[in-house]
Amino acid sequence: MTRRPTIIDVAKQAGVSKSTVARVMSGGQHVSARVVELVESAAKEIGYQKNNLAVSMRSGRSGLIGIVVPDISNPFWAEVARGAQDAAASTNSSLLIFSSDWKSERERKHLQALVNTRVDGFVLNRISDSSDGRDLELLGAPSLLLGTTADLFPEKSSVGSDITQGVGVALDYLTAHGHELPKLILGSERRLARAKFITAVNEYYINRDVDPTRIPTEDGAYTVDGGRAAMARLLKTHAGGHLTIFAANDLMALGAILEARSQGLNCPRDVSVMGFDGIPAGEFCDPPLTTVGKPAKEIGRQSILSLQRLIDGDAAVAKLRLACELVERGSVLNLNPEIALAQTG
Amino acid sequence: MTRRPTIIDVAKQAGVSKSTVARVMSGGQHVSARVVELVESAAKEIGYQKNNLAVSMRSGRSGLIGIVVPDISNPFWAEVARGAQDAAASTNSSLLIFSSDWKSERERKHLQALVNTRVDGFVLNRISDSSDGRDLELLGAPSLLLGTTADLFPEKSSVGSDITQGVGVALDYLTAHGHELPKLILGSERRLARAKFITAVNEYYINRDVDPTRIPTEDGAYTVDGGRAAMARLLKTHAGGHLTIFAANDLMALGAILEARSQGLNCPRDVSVMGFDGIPAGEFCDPPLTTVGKPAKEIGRQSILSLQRLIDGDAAVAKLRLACELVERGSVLNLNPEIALAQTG
DNA sequence: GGTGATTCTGGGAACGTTACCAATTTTGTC
DNA sequence: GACAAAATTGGTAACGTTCCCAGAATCACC
Repeated sequence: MTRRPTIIDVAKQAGVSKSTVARVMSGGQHVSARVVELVESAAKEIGYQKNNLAVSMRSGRSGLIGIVVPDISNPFWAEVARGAQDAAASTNSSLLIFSSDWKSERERKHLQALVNTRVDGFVLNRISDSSDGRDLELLGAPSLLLGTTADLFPEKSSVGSDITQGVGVALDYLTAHGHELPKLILGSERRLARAKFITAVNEYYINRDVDPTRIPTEDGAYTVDGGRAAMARLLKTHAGGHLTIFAANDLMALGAILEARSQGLNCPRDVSVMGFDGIPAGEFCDPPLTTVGKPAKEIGRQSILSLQRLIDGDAAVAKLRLACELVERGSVLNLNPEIALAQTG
Repeated sequence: MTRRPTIIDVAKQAGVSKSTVARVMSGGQHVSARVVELVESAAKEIGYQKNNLAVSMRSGRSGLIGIVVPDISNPFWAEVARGAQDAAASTNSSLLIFSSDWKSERERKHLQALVNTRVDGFVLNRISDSSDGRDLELLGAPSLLLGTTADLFPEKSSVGSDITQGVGVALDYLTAHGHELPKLILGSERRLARAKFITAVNEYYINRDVDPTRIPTEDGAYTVDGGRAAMARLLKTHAGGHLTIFAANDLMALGAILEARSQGLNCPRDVSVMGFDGIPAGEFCDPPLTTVGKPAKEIGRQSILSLQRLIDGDAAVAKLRLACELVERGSVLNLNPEIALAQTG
């Protein structure tokens, strides 16, 4: 196996200096048309491929961007990654994707790897809520936060969905369809997202002069099984009548539906379930899940675009909160028959 | 903003030569314990971070591995990517993930980017079936193919699921539950996967002295809507009686279920649907989809491990075909009551 | 304490590119 | 055709690391 050709080889082949080849390869300012042609055909002939490692080394820019998400096989984060990737491609940079697996130890390790590869910047969904964010600055690369945890670090730019607005959309919908206070299925207590969610719900009702302290809540893991278990506990204490559930994520909502079904209850006839996320699986369950869709792809896209601005020296701190939208499917019953008639008429 | 510290800065700080610092940073052979301590504390003090760019440049190894999949937001490929990532992390390399979007133009562009970044090797699900595979060799980096298209390139190593075995598992199950020849919903004609799938089905029946030419098939896009449309066409010509569908992927299978439901048919009572892939969404639909699970994560893992061997100079061509397994849920009716009794008894 | 072996340390070259400066050629103008 | 200006070209020094070689220091052993 022979060594890969460099600009020096191209220069030799074309009978010019390596400076000239370099000029041709990077745009071709101040080179005669004859030489451009000469160099390009020489390069093609010996199969020259630009070495970005050397370019990065010299220029200090690697053209690499890092993104650390909790789990790339989680559909929400996969969608974020997809959006990030498209944005990165449009600015000619490549994306290094890492999964922290919700473990701050892994997060630390990945961040270290990113710094060592000299990424131009990185986007991060922070797991370790504890630290103060200054540790990120120490890494020496521009960074941007993803998601709710960003609120802990007021001095850092971030991109995420607007939880308050999203919760509002869901509760507006529930209210309009005749549902009083729903019961909540929340996620693990340790995550900040849980607090954000419940605060948004409380504020919503307080602003409407409803006392939210009566809302029963159940905590669970952010998984289908967590939702099942939480739902089972809620059903045990349920007095009867139509039960309305608002779950803090779609997987738990799906779990709630599955649990209800396995206890012989029909959704939406006996139980209404509102989700929160907008994962694709919600479309195929029975009934299809009515939920609040987060703009996952757009979050990914915007995070990279903002990061690029940061890299290019725009130091302004921006906290971008993208709007969620209601995805109306079939898991919430309309308890207002007259409105239903008005709507269908 | 000040320049990032280098080994030279560390050397100055510690009062030793840069060679010595380099030795300490890379393992510390042939250095006295006193100096190791000296250098390490100096490095910590000025916040030195190893620059992998320079290391790659010098050593010719970037520690970067590329993977090009059709779409990272597709759950199957997200899972493959996840496995690949875990394997990469375990060998201390970082993964560059790209989505080709089923477009060979994008594939070409991404491959170019990978070569330019000097990845140590890459893993690819080839979109352009047309070319002969020698173009990959020209890129100068070890590569490995993912999935069915790999069969077109006998001289290249590959990792994929065993379609023939997977189809066999599905048809064994259908046969055992009293289903005769199922109707097939296949994917887009242009993809090799379609041919592989139908060939496997044909072989299966020929080996069992059944004439497979009677099997009705419908082509569709590899999507839920594609499955819906194909199902609609199949239902139009369906004579009556229990209808058995075998779809070439889960999304189409879900589409088939949805279409059947919207036409007032009950699955599995009137219609049985067998999928092929094992995506998570299949678990939450109604009825949950019985399907053949591909070992997605393992495909990702093994592809990276094989690639590492290739990079390390093991030139042997290996075609790894990982076994699929049946995921029994609720979308296939048991048409053999006596067997059902025997099973439950 | 002298000899050879062993361990430790420093200096320089290299990896492939770009930026800068100087040298050369071409072009334009009177 | 002479001169200045502009365009084109070549040479050299970085970027931050590792590898190789040579010299210095330490050690073991007689």
